[in-house]
Amino acid sequence: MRLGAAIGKMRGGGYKATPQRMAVLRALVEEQHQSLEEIRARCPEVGLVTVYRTLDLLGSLGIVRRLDLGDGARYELAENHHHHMICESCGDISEFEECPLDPERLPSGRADFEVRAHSLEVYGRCGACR
Amino acid sequence: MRLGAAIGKMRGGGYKATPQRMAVLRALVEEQHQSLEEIRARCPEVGLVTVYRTLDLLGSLGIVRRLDLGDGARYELAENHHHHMICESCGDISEFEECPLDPERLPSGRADFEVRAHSLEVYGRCGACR
DNA sequence: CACTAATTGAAAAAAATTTTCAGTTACGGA
DNA sequence: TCCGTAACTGAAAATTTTTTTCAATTAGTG
Ligand SMILES: [Mn+2]
Ligand SMILES: [Mn+2]
Ligand SMILES: [Zn+2]
Ligand SMILES: [Zn+2]
Repeated sequence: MRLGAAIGKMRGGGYKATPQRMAVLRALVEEQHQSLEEIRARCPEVGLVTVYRTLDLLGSLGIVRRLDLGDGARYELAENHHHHMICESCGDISEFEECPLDPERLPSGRADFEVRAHSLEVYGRCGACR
Repeated sequence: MRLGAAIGKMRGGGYKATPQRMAVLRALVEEQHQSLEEIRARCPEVGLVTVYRTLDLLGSLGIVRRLDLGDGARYELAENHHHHMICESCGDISEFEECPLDPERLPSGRADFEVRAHSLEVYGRCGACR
């Protein structure tokens, strides 16, 4: 279970698994790519500042990723492979699983850069908008 | 010449090629991934509000792209293929040319999504940081 | 159950971005 | 080349977003 792993990472780092943090985590599990206000709407009992701080903490633990694809900041559960399809017409963000990357052609050995994760954003028009 | 094309797009859209806009464009040509304040330092004669407005306009014309890779907003000249290498240790952002994507595996035909451009971010550690 | 470092949230502060509006200017047409 | 005008600019003010402060509270250890 996703939440269990997150609790483990928090405890391991000397952080408490408070009700507020759990509430924010649950909100993140419910849906990807939410804005701060959308997350907040899912846990109105948590103070604004605490939501900011929790997102920061989860970010530093590698649990959450902040992204900005044009319209303000959004948050999502982090994945090492992350592939987005973004409709430039309606703004819809969706994810797809199959990784279109050829590992051979990544800058692994080439430049001396150690690859840990990647995020691909494909821009275009979704079916509905065509 | 890059600036020539940009002027064409502005005129074509009914926008004026003002000295302020040209100054911002020149700043963008000088270096990729600059913050607003870095851009502003390169054209101090342009008012803050005008820089914001120019970046918006150039963005809507597809000339400039705004990105946020962790530390605040940054701006760059747009490319249909864009490949970033981001060091999670020192925060350095660099670009690489060779496209590691396999077009076959892009969600082109698969989902009915019409691909127009893409941006790949590879996260890891740069040579200097290892 | 007590202790304490970690956490919370309201208020205030700071930073980032947008709106307003009166004055200025680029540029197409005469 | 000169005019008319829609487009543009920038200072100030407003708004939005994010961070800091600090006194009160609490999770988790022993
Ligand atoms: Mn995602
Ligand atoms: Mn770039
Ligand atoms: Zn769409
Ligand atoms: Zn580095």
